[in-house]
This record gives sequence, structure tokens and C-alpha cells, in this order.
Amino acid sequence: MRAPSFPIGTLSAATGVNIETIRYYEKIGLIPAPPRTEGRQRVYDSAHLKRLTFIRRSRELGFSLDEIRALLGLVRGGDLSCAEVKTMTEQHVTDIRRKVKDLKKLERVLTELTAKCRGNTVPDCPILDALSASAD
Amino acid sequence: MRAPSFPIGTLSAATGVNIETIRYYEKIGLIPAPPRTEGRQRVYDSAHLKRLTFIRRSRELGFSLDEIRALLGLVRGGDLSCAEVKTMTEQHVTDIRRKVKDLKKLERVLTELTAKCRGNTVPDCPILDALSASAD
DNA sequence: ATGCGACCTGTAGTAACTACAGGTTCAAGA
DNA sequence: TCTTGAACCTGTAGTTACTACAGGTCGCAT
Repeated sequence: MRAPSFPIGTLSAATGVNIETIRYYEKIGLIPAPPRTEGRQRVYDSAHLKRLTFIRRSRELGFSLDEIRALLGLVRGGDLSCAEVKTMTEQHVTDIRRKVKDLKKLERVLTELTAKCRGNTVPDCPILDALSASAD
Repeated sequence: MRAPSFPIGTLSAATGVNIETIRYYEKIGLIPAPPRTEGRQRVYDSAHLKRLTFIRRSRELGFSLDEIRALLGLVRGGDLSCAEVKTMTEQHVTDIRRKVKDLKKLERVLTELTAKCRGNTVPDCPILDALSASAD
């Protein structure tokens, strides 16, 4: 409760979201425009801090800004129900599982390729050969 | 070997890279500008086909266009040695492993959150609560 | 000769920021 | 009180890898 209001730099430091990004979020309507000083500098309070913390964590969990907009209840003019939030989150988990599967496949293919590569100093390379072989 | 030259639509169909993307790759210098008909339509041959196939496969393996540029030997005015290609590929595998690790962590956190969620129809939701709780 | 699908150029839009340029404000020290 | 310099301001352009037009031209089959 100390510091009831503070400038953008403090908000940035407290949330780990950088200043340009905060202004960008304001511009796209993800956070409300805060009041200003007489010199037109933004002044934030704990409500802004809370909302921005929510946004940052959601981003870390891989939600897109549009998904966060939905989570924040900015769509349809109202709040989402808990059931809707759960559905969104489960969908998100499904997407993540698919990505993990794809990446592991890539890892396997690339590892096989590097195993074939002798690492000689001339340009002739089994990796490049494998990639440029004519299509099936 | 049948069809020694063909238009962009055929190249697109043969490689699975769409037409706009092919023109984009030409613009950024990833593939050479092909000769044209009198009516200024692009004419491709098997060398273009091979190069574009290489690019498409490399993209599928998650290489960025800049990495592909390097693989194609467009940097430093020469070809990469096999050892250099191997190093790039291994670095890429390391990146992929890190991504997989991060995504699995996300999956775990989100799964825990959804488990706590009762799915009721009111806005009160443990997922949203967890995300907006004040920082440490 | 005519129709129409495939092609052309060029620009703008996408996601989620980042990086300036060029100017203003605020707070602290002399 | 004045000055300095860090922090702030707006606005625009750049990033990655494309995609989506608009508005026009070409080539080929009928």
C-alpha cells in the first residue's frame, strides 16, 4: 500500500513488462489509459499493476493477446464464466501438446542427420544432400 | 526430366510453396529471379525446383530464412563446410530442446490450473485468480 | 475473337512487439 | 533558483515470414 501512484518506469520494473510494451498495450486497448500529470505523464496505481501482472503471466503461459482480451472479459461486453475459461485453457493445452509433438519429431530428424555428418571441412554434406534431394 | 520449363503455378504445386511466397522469396533474394516470357511471366526450371524444395524442407525443420540463407551458402560469398552446417544444425536442436522443455512446463501448469477449476457458470474462477494474484 | 484462369505489380495487413528520432518534464544537486 | 540529466512523451518505421487484396495483363482453348 505504500506508493499509491507511480510513473510508467516503476510499473515496468514491478511487472517486468517494458515501457514501450506498456504503451503499446494501452494503444491496442488491453489496458485502460491512466490519468496524467499536468505535464502529460502517465500515472498508474495498483489496479493497473494487477492487470498488467495478469497479462504478463498469461503471455508467459503462451496465451495470445486476443486470448488474454477474452480472459479479461473485454469481449462480448462482459465476463467469461469459469467454464469458458476452462475450455479456453484446455484448448490451449491441446495446442501445446501438438507443438511438443512436432518439435520432438524435428529433433529426431535433425539428430539423425547430424549423426550422418562427418564434419569434414569441404562443402559436401549429407545434411544439405538430404534437404535438396528431389521430392517423392 | 519431362517439362524443362514451367510457370510459377506449376512450381508452386510441385513444391507446396504458395505463389505469393515464391515471389516473396525472390524479392528478398532467397531464390534467383528467373527468366521471363515476352509477356513478363516467370519461367522456372529444375534448378529452381531443387532450390525451392530445399528451402521448403528446411522451413519444415524449423530453420529461419536467415539460417537457410546461410545453408545455401549465400553468406560470405561462398559455401559452408559440412562442419559448419553440422554446428548450425546442432545449435538448432539445442533450441528445439529448450522450447520443448518450456512448453512441457506450460502444459503442467495449465493442467494443474484446469484441475482446480470446477467449471461453474459464474465468473469466479481459480484460473483467473491464480493469474492475477499479486507478485511475489 | 473471346472468355477466363493464371499470371503480373504493388501495397497493406498480420502478431507482438522493438527501436529509434526528436522533443518535453521532473526531480535533485549546486 | 538554476541547471543538468534521467525519465518521460509522441509518432513512425522496422522486425519475421508471410498472406491478402486491388486492379490490371497474358496465354490458351474454344
